[in-house]
Amino acid sequence: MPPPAIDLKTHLSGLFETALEVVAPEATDTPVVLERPKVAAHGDFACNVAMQLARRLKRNPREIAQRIIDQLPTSPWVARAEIAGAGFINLFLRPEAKRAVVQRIFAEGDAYGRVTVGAGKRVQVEFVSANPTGPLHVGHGRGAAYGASLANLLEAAGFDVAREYYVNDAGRQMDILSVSAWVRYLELFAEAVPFPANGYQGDYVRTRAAEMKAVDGDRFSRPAAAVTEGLPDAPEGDEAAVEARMDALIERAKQLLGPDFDRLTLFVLERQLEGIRDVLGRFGVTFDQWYSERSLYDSGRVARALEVLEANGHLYTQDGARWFRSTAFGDDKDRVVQRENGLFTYFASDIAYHHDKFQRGFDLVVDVWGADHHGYIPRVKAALSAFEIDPERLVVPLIQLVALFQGGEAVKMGKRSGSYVTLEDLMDDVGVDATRYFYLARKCDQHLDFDLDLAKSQSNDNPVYYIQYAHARVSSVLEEWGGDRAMLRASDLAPLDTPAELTLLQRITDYPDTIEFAARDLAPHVIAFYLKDLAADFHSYYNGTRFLVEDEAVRNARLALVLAVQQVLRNGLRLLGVGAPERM
RNA sequence: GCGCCCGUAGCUCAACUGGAUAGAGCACCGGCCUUCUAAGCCGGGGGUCGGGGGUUCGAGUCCCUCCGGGCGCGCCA
Repeated sequence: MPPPAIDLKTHLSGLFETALEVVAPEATDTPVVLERPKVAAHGDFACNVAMQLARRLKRNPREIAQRIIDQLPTSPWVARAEIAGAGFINLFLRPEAKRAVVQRIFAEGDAYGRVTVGAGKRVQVEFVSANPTGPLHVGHGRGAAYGASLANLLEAAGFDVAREYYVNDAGRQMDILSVSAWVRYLELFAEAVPFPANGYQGDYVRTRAAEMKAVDGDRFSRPAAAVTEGLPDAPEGDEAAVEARMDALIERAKQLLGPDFDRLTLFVLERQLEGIRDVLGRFGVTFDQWYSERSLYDSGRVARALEVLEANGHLYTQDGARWFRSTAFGDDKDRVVQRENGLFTYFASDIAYHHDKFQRGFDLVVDVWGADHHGYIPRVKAALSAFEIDPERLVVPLIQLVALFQGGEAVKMGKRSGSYVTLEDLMDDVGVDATRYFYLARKCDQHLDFDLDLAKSQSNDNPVYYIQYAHARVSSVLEEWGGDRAMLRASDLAPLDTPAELTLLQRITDYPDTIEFAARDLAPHVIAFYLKDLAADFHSYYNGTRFLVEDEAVRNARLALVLAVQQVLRNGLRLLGVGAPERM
C-alpha cells in the first residue's frame, strides 16, 4: 500500500465530499466534520453530516446516512462504514492506515504537526508590553508565556508571525520614573530631596541612580534647595496634592536639567528595557521588534493618524479638548484624544499604533492584554473602523490574574507595599520549564492559582516532569538498545496491534488536528493538555509492554513507535517553550 | 446602575465550538520495582454541569431569567 499523499483526515473528508455530490448535490457546501468518537465501538472516525443535512433535505437522517455510505468511494484505508445512533456514520480504519502515521512522522520530523490554515497570512502578536517603569511581575509572566507560545503555535499553523513588544516610553509614568531615579541620584550627592510619595520605590531605582553617577558623574546634580523651592506641599493621604506635587517636580526637573532631562530619561529607559529583555530572554521569550510609543510622536504618526480621523469628520472639540467620536462605531462614549492642556492621551498614541500595525500589512493583529483592560477594546476597534479597517482583524485575548499559592495560602502581593513577586523570582525559584508549563496549563481567560509547592516539587504530582519524563524514557530505552535510530525508519510496523499501540497511534495521528484547533482558538493550553494525554498513553504502554524483546521484528516496530512518540512530544514541548530532556 | 468574563467531582481544571455513556490530575482506598528510569503503571469510590425556563433529532455548550464570584465603566496608563 502506498503512503498517503495527503493526511488521513483530508483523505476521508474527500470520500464524503464525493458521496455528497451524488446524494445531496444541492447541499455540497455542508461542511464534512470528522470527529474522534469517545467510545471505541463507534469506530475510528465519526461523521455527523447526515444529521446536518436532515433539516435541509427534510429526510430521515439514518436514510441519508445509508445513501451516503452506498456512495462512499472505496478506499484502501477504510475497512467499513456503518450507521449508528441518530444518524452517525462511523468509519473503521484498516490497521495499516493507523500505522502509516509513524512513517509520516519520520519523514516530517520537527515539521510534523505543521498545518497550512495560516499559509500566506501575516500575523502580529503583541504581548507583555509592560511599562518599563518597574520589573516584570508574575502577571506579566503569564502574558509572556501565553504570547510566546501562541506565536509559536500560529507559526506551526502556517502563519508568518511577528512578535512585538510595545514600549510605553512616553507620558507621565515615564516622567515619574525619571524623577524618581533623579531624586535617588541627588541623594548620592547628599542633596536631600524628600522622595515623592507616589514615586517608584523599588531598589532598582537606586540602581539606576548609581549607574547614572557611574557614567555621567555629577552632570545631573543640582542643589536640593533649587529642586524643592516653591513646590506645593503634599500632606500624607491627600492624593490630589501628591499628584500635584509630582507634576510640579517633573516640571522643575525639566526646567533645571533642560535637554539633559531627555538624556536622563533615555538612560534610565535603556537600562530598564535591558533588564526586561534579559529576564524575558532567560524565560525563553524573544521579540522581533520593540516598538517605542515615543517614536510614534517623533515620527509624526500620532499627528498623521489624528489628521486622517479629522479629515473624515470623526473628531470634534468640546470643553477645550479634542474628542474621537467612537460612539459612531459602537463604543459606549466618545473618547478624548487631546486634553485641554494640549497633551495627547494614551489612547491617541494607541490609535496611531494600531493604524500603523495595519499599515505594516498584517492580515491579523493579536494584542495580548491583561483582563483589566477589556473595557478598552471597543474604543480601539472603533478607531480601526474609523480607518475603514475591519475590526475583526484585531483579536484581543485577555489574560486573567495570577494568584500565587504556597503552603495552601495565597501569597499576598501589593504594588504599594513593594511585596509583589517578580517574574525573575518566580523562574529562579520554580525553574523555567515548570513556570512556563504552569502558566499554560489553563485557559488564558481563567483565573490561575499558581501552586508554588506543586510547581517546585520534583515528583509524580508535577505534570511538567510527567511529560518530560516520557520523553527521557524513550531516550533511555533507545540508549539501552544501542542500535541505529535511522534504521528504525524502515521498520515493518505490522506487529503493532495491541490496544495500547493503537491508542498511541491514534493519539499521534491527532497531533496536526490539535495544532489546527489550538491555533484557531488562540489556545496554547490545548497543546499542554494534549501532551499530558500523550505522555499518559506512553507511560501506560511502557509499563505494560516490554520493547527490547528477542523478536527483532516486534522490537523494531515498537522502537519505531516510541521514537515517533518522542518526536511528537518534542515538537509539542517546543511550542510551549518547555525543554525536552534526554535524561532526568 | 450598565458592559465583559466566570460558575463542571472535596480541590485545581478539561470537554474536538451543538453530538453518542461529561473526562483528567490532586486528595482518599487497594495493588505493581531481581526485567528498557517507580518523576511510572493498574484498579476503586466520588456529578442535579449554580437554579429555572426555552430553541431541536440532540444542550455543559446557543437564547431568556434569577443566584453567586471577578473585572471594567477618567481630559490615568
